Amino acid sequence: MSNIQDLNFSIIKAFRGKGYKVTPQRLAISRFALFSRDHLTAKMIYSQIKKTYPTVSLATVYATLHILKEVGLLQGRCMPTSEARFDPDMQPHVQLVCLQCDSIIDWRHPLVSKVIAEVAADAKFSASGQVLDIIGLCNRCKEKTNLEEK
Amino acid sequence: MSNIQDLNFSIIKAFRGKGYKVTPQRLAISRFALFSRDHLTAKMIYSQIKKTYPTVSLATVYATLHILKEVGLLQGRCMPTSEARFDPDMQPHVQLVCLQCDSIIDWRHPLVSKVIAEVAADAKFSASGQVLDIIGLCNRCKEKTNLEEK
DNA sequence: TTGTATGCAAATTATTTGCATGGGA
DNA sequence: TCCCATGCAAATAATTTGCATACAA
Repeated sequence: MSNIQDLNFSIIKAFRGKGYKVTPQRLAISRFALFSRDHLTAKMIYSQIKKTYPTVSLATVYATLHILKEVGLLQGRCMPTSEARFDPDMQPHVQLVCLQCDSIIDWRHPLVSKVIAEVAADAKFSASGQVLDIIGLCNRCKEKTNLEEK
Repeated sequence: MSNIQDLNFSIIKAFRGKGYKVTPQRLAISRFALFSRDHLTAKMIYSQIKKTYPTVSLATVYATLHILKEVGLLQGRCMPTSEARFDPDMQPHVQLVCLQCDSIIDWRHPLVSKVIAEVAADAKFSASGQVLDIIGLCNRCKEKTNLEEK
């Protein structure tokens, strides 16, 4: 998604296409969630949106995130600990979830799509999304732990 | 894990190996969680164990599940909706998560381990677990939906 | 105008924690 | 014996819901 104009347009189209009304709150939440390269939590989005819409409620943020998932603009993923994170990257990809610093690093591997397609076909499963998380310690935290042990 | 004797032995060995005491409650919870082929929730385990230990508490179930994860006998995974599920299958495998009936079907694919190993190596990530979920509609729910629409 | 979205607060649900007591090693 | 595990209840934290009002279509 290259610029804000295109982004607005896609959001409006997706919402209206499923019969959802477009409100300033919904647009702001969607824009922020989709434009970000990070894996945000509902609260992070909420605190950001509150700067421009001080009366916005967390319930509206959650509701909007649900719509974004339904119209296929966003993926939600639950974390081993702590709250759900939202990811605008809809392509199948690997996420490296660090247990120590809670960071998520996206990674691409050409075989991910292949594995998912084959398994879904074999199991006659109609896939609407996928999660490939590798859980452990990121490089930075690993090095930090090593240093502290010395 | 072929029989109850072996299972008991493995559990005791794993607990003591990390300095955890073995109590009847812990053994019962572990046996039930590990022997099951299903992906149970903490509550499911709790209701089962209460039949033999009516005073057992949910907190103990959670604590034991944490230990089982730590000693590497169990994987925990969070669900898109509802509570966490626990899986005694520690081999990398695909899970087909049905959004309608909440069932989880395990599936094996030879490339899963390869993808995970390669990505972890490339990203210098030290992996301790993985989740490969395909989210959507299982075959049964898909057919049911089709019938209802006619 | 008409129904849907909003904001607020309260409700719900999963999980964790504090603490006194009991029991494994 | 001594510390760790237990059960209970209360706390926490994330997310959802009910409802009156506001606003997009």
